[in-house]
Amino acid sequence: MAMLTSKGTATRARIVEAATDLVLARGVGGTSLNDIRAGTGTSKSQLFHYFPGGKRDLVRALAGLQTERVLDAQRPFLDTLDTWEAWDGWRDSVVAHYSSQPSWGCPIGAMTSELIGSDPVLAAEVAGHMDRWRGYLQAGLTRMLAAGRLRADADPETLALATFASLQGGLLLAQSMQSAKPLEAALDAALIALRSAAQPPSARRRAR
Amino acid sequence: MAMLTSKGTATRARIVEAATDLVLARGVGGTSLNDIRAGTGTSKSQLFHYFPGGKRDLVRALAGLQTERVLDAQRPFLDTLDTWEAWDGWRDSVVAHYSSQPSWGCPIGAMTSELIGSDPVLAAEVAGHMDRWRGYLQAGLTRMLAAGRLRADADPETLALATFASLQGGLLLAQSMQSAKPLEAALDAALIALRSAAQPPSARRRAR
DNA sequence: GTGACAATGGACCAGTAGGTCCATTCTGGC
DNA sequence: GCCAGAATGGACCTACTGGTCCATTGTCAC
Repeated sequence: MAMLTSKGTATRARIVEAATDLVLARGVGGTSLNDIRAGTGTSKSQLFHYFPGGKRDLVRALAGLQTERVLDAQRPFLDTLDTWEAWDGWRDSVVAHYSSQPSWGCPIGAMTSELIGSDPVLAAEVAGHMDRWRGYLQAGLTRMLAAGRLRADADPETLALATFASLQGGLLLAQSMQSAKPLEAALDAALIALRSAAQPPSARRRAR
Repeated sequence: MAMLTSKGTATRARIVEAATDLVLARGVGGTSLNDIRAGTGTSKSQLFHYFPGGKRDLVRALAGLQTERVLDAQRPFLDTLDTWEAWDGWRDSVVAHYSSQPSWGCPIGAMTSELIGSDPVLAAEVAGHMDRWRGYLQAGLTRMLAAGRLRADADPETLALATFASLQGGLLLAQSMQSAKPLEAALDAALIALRSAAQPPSARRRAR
């Protein structure tokens, strides 16, 4: 990789940020390099100067940026999902973050789904970010299990998977319905399901 | 619309079916008319002969077909979600349907999300199919409320929204992880949350 | 059989996509 | 101030997109 001057890093950052917003709003396929060029006031050569791999590189970079943004918005709860209070706070921070976004939509989830058909390799990379996100939930649940706050037979992986699915589905519906309600309903239901795996076996779990 | 001979209707059906499979696997943007032409052994002119509106018309048609397929796979449970047994059967039929599909992925949900950036009008039409699907869940819950199987303060709309979100999110994750587990976990959790709105708030939960 | 019209094949077109290239202008260490 | 190399502008290229058009072949009611 060639050296970058301070001006260079600034330009690169500007490109990634503008590209992130564009792609989040219109999808990968719906955003052309020309759109990005126009949206950043740069030239075509700069795009390839900073992202030699072209669009793929750009998408890779913006997926990373977006993931950090989303993850940061969930802190500090995301790192301390050891209590039910933390889960409630987490729920609220997720809703607040997405509600503050200009346009609805699930960046990571939708992007993965879109890429999976045209570029499975890149899709897998983006999916990795989702795995990381889900990992935080699972880590919290694992700690709760160890602390005896979950029933001994509860499976953190399955619980995290279900919770994360609710989140992604809620975002998907929020996008198509242009409302926060689906996300809120989905997360609330997910937390109810989660709590049903809490220590005192009040709610019974459906076994298959 | 011009008249169609029996041969014509057969060709048209063949196009829609092949296009459905292609688009489901690779997305709308990832599937060109040429792919469809090749996949059906037809010529370009036939595509526009049977779908004068071009790709939009085709997508419209295949979204409808796919919706019918998915809905049919959930019957008879989908129409009779009046009991918890029916909900369990519904869950199983959904899992069975998607497990039998060649490739994972949420046709309707992902398609809506993809289209929303490039063709909001078409996206809204496709989203209508999702609303219809969700409507069946809500209708069942409404009947359960009326029959006293849900707590009086339960809101069928919110419950249906959350359940549907779990379903869509489960499908999304199933697609990116190439596994049925996320879907199963999501649906199981959704049913737990649903049952928590069952009639006796503090009394013993009814056995399955 | 024949004629009107559906069904089909495939050349063709304009627009746009991602991507390359080279000439020019800036930056910063010396 | 100099100059290697970074930063930038933008013309240009090729591939492929959705879409048009017309000539040919097949179908079927009469």
